[in-house]
Amino acid sequence: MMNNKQLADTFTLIANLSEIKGENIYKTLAYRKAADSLMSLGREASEYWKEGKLKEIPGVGAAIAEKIDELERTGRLEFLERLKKEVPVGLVEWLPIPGLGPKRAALIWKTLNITSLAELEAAAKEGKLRNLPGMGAKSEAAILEGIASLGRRSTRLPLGKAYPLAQELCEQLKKVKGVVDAQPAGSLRRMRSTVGDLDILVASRDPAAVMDAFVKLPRVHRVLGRGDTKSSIEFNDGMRAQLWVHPPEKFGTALVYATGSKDHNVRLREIALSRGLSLSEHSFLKVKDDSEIFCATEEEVYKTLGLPWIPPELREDRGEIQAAKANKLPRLIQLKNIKADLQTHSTWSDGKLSMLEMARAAAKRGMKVIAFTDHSVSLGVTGGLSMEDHKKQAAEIRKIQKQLGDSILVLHATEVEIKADGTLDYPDEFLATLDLVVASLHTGLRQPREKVMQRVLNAIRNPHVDIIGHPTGRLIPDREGADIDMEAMLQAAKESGVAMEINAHPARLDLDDVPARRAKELGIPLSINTDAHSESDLDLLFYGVATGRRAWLEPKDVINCWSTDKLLKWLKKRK
DNA sequence: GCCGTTTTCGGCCCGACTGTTTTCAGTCG
Repeated sequence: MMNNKQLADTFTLIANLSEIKGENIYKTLAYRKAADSLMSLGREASEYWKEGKLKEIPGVGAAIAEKIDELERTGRLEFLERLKKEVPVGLVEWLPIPGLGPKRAALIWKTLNITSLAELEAAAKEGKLRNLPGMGAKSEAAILEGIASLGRRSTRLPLGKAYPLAQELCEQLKKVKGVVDAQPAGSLRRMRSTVGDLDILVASRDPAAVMDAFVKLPRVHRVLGRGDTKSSIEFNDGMRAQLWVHPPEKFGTALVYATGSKDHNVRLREIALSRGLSLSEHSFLKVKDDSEIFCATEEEVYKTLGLPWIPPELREDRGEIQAAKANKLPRLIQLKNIKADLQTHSTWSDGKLSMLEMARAAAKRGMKVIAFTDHSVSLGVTGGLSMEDHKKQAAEIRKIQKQLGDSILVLHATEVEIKADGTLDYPDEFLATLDLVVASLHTGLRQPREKVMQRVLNAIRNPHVDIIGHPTGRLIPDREGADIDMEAMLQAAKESGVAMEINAHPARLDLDDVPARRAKELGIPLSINTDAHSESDLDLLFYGVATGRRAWLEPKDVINCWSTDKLLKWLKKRK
């Protein structure tokens, strides 16, 4: 059995090899499309396969369905094995090198008869590339530089790192003379949990001045390209940023273009064409008479297409265009809708502030309810609480509640450890005495799927557990989550009525958008919490909200948006 | 290879930038 990631990787490999082979470009695109589609699918493709419904997956037709079938049945794919014999698989390692695409890879491979990254580097150093047709000394140097940068570059950047950086870049660019506006775009504006590079859009009538400032930013390692309206740079740490500059009257079309996603933009352009318009980052061009329509705002762009404005978090071609056409876009949750923080830590375990300080900080940020979910006893490194400690904590909560008055309601809760043996860290009789129970995995994350699933299902089915905290345990970018059968986990959650968390910490964002959307589809309540260990952690809530927005969540889907009454009733009913 | 409120065949988004060229191919997003 193969999971969606493995299938997507397989089709991406086919796409890359086909492209080097020189196969019809639309075939290549079809494989890439199928790979993307599999990655944004809420359920495992293997489920569709069992039901004989593979072709219901967008981008999967007869040919790709057959290939998935063969992979599911035999674990291998004859088509891919043959392809690998035609095109050496080592060549795909060349493709991430900037300026080296499939055509040149094929040219170098066939003329010089080399297939590995090491051989490519050697050939470039020996000056063997500059004499190939269409290439010269500059291309050769660019390839060498590109190989060197592969080591420097991390893969994708966590949103939590990229977001503040992009804000900072925009602030610097706004100081440049003539700049009217500077906004982050790309996957960062769509708030993906990781981003490939930073995309910045600037409105100005003096693009040259902005370009000058951009390429001279601190820590710039090299300039990858510089034109009249577009430039890109690489920083010392390998991170890349690109900049577009457009005059204010074109800012709307330019922002839509720069925000993407690519697939979303393709859809918009198709709609434009069906209305006799050609859409680019500059304008709508009337096909009939070549006259132009300019849009200073995104709203005007979508309006011209007969659509309501679509929030950036939805722009992934996952049904948002159809929903917009039918006027059925979700009324997405907003930061201000969140009234309760149901996972926080205090000095009772590994938090930095006392409960009183944390509660006041949360109240200051508009929270009406805060739950202290200090760690349970077995998580020793965090100073986990014994049941005896909990009695003292309960007394302390009664005390601070008096001081806090009705500014914020404090819940006595726990983040109880789902231990490696599958049991919870406290007995049921004790859990029953708490206001709220979050159960989480922190240890034994590398256990085999069967074992880890047995643990998680045990926690989900425990009637005292209200929320499953950061369900996969992943840490961005260093640690993959546990080997969870997501569909089985969500089905169990649906049965037990437990809420699934979207942990707002940018190193977690767990659940991520795709499984969270599937949870909503199944009617499972979601809970967006900061997991704050300090006051500043409380300000990370918007990352969780953004992930929820990417999952199409509305206030009714998220227990943190409910009125205090409704939340307390829900908790009581679960006892 | 996928897909269809014109289509089951014939399309499939659009432009910027670079390096190598004398008008364009390759790459990228």
